[in-house]
Amino acid sequence: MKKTRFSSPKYFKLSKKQNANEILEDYVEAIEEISKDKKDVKNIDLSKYFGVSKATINKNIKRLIKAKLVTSEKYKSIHLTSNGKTLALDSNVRHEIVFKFLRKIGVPKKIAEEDSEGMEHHISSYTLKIMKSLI
Amino acid sequence: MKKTRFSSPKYFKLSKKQNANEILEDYVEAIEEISKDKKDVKNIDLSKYFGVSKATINKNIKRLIKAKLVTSEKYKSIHLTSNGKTLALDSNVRHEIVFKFLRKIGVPKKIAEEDSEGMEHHISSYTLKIMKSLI
DNA sequence: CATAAAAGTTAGCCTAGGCTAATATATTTA
DNA sequence: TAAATATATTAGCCTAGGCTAACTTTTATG
Ligand SMILES: [Mn+2]
Ligand SMILES: [Mn+2]
Ligand SMILES: [Mn+2]
Ligand SMILES: [Mn+2]
Repeated sequence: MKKTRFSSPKYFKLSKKQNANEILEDYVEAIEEISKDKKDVKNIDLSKYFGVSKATINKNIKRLIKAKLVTSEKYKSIHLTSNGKTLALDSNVRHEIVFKFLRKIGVPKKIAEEDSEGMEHHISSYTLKIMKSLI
Repeated sequence: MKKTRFSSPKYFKLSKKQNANEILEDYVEAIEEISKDKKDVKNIDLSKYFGVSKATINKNIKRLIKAKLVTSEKYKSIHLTSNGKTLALDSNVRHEIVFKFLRKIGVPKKIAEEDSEGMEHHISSYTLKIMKSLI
C-alpha cells in the first residue's frame, strides 16, 4: 500500500510518552472507580483490578505518589489528590468517548472494550472532539 | 461521565502487549521504507529516522534478530526476513487505514499523523475492517 | 485475646528501552 | 595510501514495570 503520510521522530517520541502515561491514567481511573463502591482503596483491590502482583502495585503507587496523583501512608488507603481526581475524570471521559465511538461505527462490545483500553491513550483532543460529535 | 463499559485484567494486559509490539512494528516498517530509497539500511539511518542514539538502535536490532524479523552481520546492512517483510507490509496497511480514516472524519493531516502513530498498535482487525469500509 | 489468615512491604531478580563515553571498524578524501 | 571522518559496537548506567520469596502488619476468627 502506498504511503500517504509522513513520519517524524516527534511522532514516535509522542507515542512512547503516551505509553508511559498509560499506567498513570489507568491507575487513577481504577482508584476512582473502586472508590465508588468501597470506602477504602487498597493495594489488593488494584492487584485484582489489573491482574498484577501486590508488589507491583506497591511499586507503581509509589510512582503515582511521586507524580502527586495520590496520597497514601503505609498500610493505609490510597486517595486521589485533586490532580489525580482531575486526571481520573478526564481519562474516563476520553475512554468513554472512544468506546462509544467504536460502538457507533459498529464494533461489538467486547472488541470495543479491548480496543478502547489502548486507543484512549493515543487520541488528541482534536480527534476526541470529532469522535464525540459523531456519537 | 457514567461508565458504560466493563474493564478486565485481560484488556490491560493486551494493551501492554501491543505496546511491546510497537517497537517491532515501527522498526520493520521503517526498514522497509528506507530500503525503498537506499540499497543498504544501516544503523545510522534508523538512528535518524527515530531520533534515538545509534547505541539504542544497535540494541533494538538485536531484539529484532532474536524475534527473527531481520538479519544483520556486524557492520553490515540490515535485511528483513520474510516474517519481517510480512509484518512490515501488514503494519503499513494498518497504519494507512487508521491514518486515512482519521482524515476522513475530519482530522487535520499533522494531527492524524500523530494520532495514527500510536493508535495503529491498538486496533483489532475487526475495527480495522470497519474503518477501511468507511474511508 | 491469641492465633490464623489476609494484606502490605521489601529485597532482589528480570527484560525493555533509553542514554553517554570509549573503542573498533569502514569510508572518504587530501 | 595515510589520515581524517563517519559509522558501528560495547560497556556501563538509568528508569519503568513485571515477577517471587521472605518478612511485617493488620484484620478476622475460634
Ligand atoms: Mn481508561
Ligand atoms: Mn487504558
Ligand atoms: Mn506505523
Ligand atoms: Mn507506530
